[in-house]
Amino acid sequence: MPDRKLYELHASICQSLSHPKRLEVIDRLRAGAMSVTDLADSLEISQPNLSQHLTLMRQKGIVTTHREGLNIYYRLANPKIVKACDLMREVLLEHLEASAALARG
Amino acid sequence: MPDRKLYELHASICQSLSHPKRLEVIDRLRAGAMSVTDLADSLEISQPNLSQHLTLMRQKGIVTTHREGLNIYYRLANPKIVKACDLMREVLLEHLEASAALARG
DNA sequence: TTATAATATGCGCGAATTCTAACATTAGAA
DNA sequence: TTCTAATGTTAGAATTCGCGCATATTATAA
Repeated sequence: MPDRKLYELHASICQSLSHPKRLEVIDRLRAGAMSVTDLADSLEISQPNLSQHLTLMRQKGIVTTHREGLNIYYRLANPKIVKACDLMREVLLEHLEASAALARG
Repeated sequence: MPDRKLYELHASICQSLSHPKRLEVIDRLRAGAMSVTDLADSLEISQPNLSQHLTLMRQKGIVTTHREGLNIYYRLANPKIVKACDLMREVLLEHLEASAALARG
């Protein structure tokens, strides 16, 4: 696979994490699988909108699903996703702290 | 700071990594600082376009700059950025491998 | 079969992203 | 000061994204 294609795929992974509600989905799924309805209640967004986000995340390999009767449960596809998110959160907090320190003089 | 704002900032960090050329910038800067011209040559994109990407990355705290005469050198602001990128790359590769295994039956 | 709950999909529009091309700025040299 | 190299900025067009809304699908129950 050419590097160019890999960078594009890599970017599309990051893209699937670059929405507040999708990051919140990841946080909710840290503890384990959840149904769409429970996620929609927890995130306070409409079911169709959540479904759109989940479809995207499934296509990118961020989450996987399994059905139990009427419910479909989503879980994180790879524990490294949580680690990556945590690292980016740390980068954010350290940047905020550095900016605040600068502002304080 | 409210959670909602933190998720938005977190998403904007991810957003700044969700472009093939910006990911390539990060790879180029792993070894240390580089000037804009050298980066533009290495990435094969126009200097103004690269400058736009770099401006975005600087605003999000991904890179920092220092000037030496005519040149401005960019470096990674935080080593955790590389770690996060590496993890996401691993998630990608593992997803690709799993998909390929599925296709093989 | 009909009804209902859970989830997914298609469409249209406004907003955001990305690129190109022209122009502006900055710093050093002549 | 004038010139030039390095970098940054702006405007506009094309593309993509995100959401609301209506509708479709899927599985179970009656």
